[in-house]
Amino acid sequence: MEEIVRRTGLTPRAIRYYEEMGLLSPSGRTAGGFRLFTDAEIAQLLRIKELQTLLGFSLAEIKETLQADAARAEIRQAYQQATDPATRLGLIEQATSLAQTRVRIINERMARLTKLQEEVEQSLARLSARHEQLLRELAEQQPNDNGQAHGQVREKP
Amino acid sequence: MEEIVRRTGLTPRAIRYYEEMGLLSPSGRTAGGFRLFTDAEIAQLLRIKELQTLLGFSLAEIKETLQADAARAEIRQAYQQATDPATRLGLIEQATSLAQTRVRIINERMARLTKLQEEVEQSLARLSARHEQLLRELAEQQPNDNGQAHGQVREKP
DNA sequence: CCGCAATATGACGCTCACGGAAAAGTGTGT
DNA sequence: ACACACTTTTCCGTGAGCGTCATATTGCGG
Repeated sequence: MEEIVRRTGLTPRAIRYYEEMGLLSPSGRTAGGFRLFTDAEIAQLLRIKELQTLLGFSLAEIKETLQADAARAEIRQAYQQATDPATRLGLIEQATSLAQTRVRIINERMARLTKLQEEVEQSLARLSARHEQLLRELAEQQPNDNGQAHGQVREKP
Repeated sequence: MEEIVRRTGLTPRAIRYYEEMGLLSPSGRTAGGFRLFTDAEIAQLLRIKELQTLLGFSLAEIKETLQADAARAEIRQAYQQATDPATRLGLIEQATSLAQTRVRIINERMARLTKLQEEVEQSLARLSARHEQLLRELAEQQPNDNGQAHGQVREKP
């Protein structure tokens, strides 16, 4: 468990909570009842964290997403065993629908984030230009005070 | 107020809460005590919402961000009035530092979102390829059943 | 001036996502 | 076999972010 905490950055309490909320299928246990996590389950925990912090999903939304993933896995499974091309086609279309939903959410967020990003970077560019200009002004006005322009500006005492 | 609700998508309660938490400087009031919002304050409310849903900031973090913005505004103000290039330089550097912090956060999030996006879109591409292939297989196997491949696949009753 | 919807101010409640302590059991190096 | 740290379950607690009354004003058309 300690290793899981180290590898996921989650607390044991949070992990148990996720299991309680049905985000994890009840994990394997030792004879005594200690939880054992497979690599796949650790990956799933990381996925949960990612969806939480990166996309800002609630645990309920994450649960849906994970269930969609599971559905996708089942579809893949069914796809492997299906010999009928028509059935396979239906499965593919289901999977496509799921993926499209996800990509739509992501793109929406990306678009808005990009807008924000551009704003801030333009602001930075303007600041940088001003900075350069001021350095030139200083160089003109006080040709003796050169270099070391970075850091705090200190007033005379 | 109703107009504010309409324009921001926030509830009156939320707005009051933001004010209570110090995210808004106490707004102007009518003689009777009804709140009056300027366009700038409405913009700030929208900003709060954006930072919340898009970047997943807590109200505390949003407060910091807004204070940073205010600081930036003050810096601009001070910049206008400062005649000393050295002082101006210091102000510019402060503003730059604030903007850099923001851009770092945004870029980090963008990078991870982009990764997620690529994954899903590759998955979509594979699905699409499979879909095409299956359509070809069906065309070969049953040359009589053509067209209208989209929608649900129906089993024989 | 009246009536009535809109708003203000508490105060309490609620959901989400855990945190933390207690009591009991487990794994493990020596 | 022991010591001792690690886990488990249970249950209560917490903080954020509002929702929801209740009650009191306020604004405003008629």
